[in-house]
Amino acid sequence: YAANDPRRRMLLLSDNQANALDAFSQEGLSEEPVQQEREAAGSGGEAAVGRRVGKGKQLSIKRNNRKKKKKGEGYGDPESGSSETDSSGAERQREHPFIVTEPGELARAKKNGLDYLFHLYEQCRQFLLQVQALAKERGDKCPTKVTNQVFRYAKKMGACYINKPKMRHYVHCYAFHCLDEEGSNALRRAHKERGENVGAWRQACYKPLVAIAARHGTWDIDAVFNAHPRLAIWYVPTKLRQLCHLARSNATATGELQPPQPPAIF
Amino acid sequence: YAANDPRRRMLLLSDNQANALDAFSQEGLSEEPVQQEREAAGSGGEAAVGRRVGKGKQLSIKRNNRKKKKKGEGYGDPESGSSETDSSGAERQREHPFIVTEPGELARAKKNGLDYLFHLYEQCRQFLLQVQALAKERGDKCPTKVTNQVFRYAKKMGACYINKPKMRHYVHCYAFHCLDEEGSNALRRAHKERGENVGAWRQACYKPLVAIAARHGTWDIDAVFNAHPRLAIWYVPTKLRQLCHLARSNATATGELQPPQPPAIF
DNA sequence: AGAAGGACCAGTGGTCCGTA
DNA sequence: AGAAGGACCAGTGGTCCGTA
Repeated sequence: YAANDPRRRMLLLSDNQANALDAFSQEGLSEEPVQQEREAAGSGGEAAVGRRVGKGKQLSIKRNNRKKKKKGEGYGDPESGSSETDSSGAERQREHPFIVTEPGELARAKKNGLDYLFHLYEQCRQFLLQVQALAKERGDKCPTKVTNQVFRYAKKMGACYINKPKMRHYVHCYAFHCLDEEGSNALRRAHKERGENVGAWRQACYKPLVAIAARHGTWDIDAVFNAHPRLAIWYVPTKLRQLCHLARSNATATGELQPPQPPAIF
Repeated sequence: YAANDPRRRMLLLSDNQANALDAFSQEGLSEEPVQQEREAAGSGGEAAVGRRVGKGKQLSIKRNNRKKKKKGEGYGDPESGSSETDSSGAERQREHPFIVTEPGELARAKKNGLDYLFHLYEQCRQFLLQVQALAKERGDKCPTKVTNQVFRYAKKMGACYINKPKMRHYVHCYAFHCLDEEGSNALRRAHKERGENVGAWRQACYKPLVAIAARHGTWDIDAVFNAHPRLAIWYVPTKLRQLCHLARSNATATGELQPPQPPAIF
């Protein structure tokens, strides 16, 4: 159980090397006999700030035959408390969900804190640096961002708790942390106090970033990211870019031109 | 015929707007009933400087059912001299092949010169700038390189003579032209004098580029490209990168460390 | 209900090879 | 034989949605 505790991993980066047995079986793709048409209503998800979903193309939904199940390893009750010893070919446990913690606070059992979340971004950066060094040594093309290749490398190095959807999901939170640590800390404390969940905190991270982009010049969030060495390696999330664009449109329509805001806490 | 003359196009950039009717019919991909295995012998092509072809993967060749034919528009003799008037839905004429010309020299009929080739790179740059401006205005992700998107845009703007394989094929020749115009000019004159074909000239463009990369520091051709504003928008060709890597390996094995070469003509 | 992440998909970089 | 470029393919960026 101890070896599976993220807070231990956070301090002992070296036991990443441990279990590097992630050889995903390449299951052949099944056929697509049925195609359901649908009006491009968009499921309202993350990417919809009010623009076209799916790049304006037809979007003939063929998202049907996802994976159904795979469990079937036996193992009895999956909720059986502390049996996470990972003694043999067991199901990989899902990571504990994040909760809003204030800076320095350890999350209670079965939860992960936000310091740990941000630490994952630092780890990804380290993996990128290693991939870059390797690429240069071998004369290969050298990635400048955290790409699929880097995620694959992280997995190979045993960092199975790092994955693309998760890292992409919280990039802008990490960005806020990098660009205005004071503000980020304040937001965390405020949300913890109010008992908000992670999703609410995550949503709240957008607004101050838009403000930073506005202050930076012409709401160019890409420029903001690129100007910061630890941020430049991350792709700007679509929604954040859209929000900045929207804010600029509104501001220029109103006649505002870079209002000289003070570096507010929030 | 005049409107189809590349040398006229070179001067009249504005008639690109002319024929913007390239709506490629999306033919469905055919099935793949047969799969032939083959040992990964690699066809010796461009990318083989002595390393793995196809990223070391299995490379189970399924390159069979390419397009077979499509002509069938009627039209009689396709070689019928000067009937390029493009009077109706005719087959798009292939561009004339390049020949080695010296700087300023116009190619003879049915050929294109190297000044025209380099001009195509400038045109692509202009198209990229337009795509970038558009992306910024719309709040979209902004490309920093000449991507598929840019090639598509070029085609949409009527520049049907621009295509990705061609541009990628000669990038390093353009790079030499950008980085050492004197040297590039000298090479062109030499090759024209000797009556070499385009392929030979193209091959000869690699060596001086490797020398430039060596002089630049640590044979880092990516750094060389990125340091030049007109070059930074082009992907470094795989073969050139491999040649630079090879040269570095040889040099460090021999004990050479950045020999202070003079800026030789070639 | 809230959240983690396997798996999917449209469009990319790269270039082969059927064509002229 | 030499060359132009349509078409292909493995692996990408992006994120949905079945799962826990």
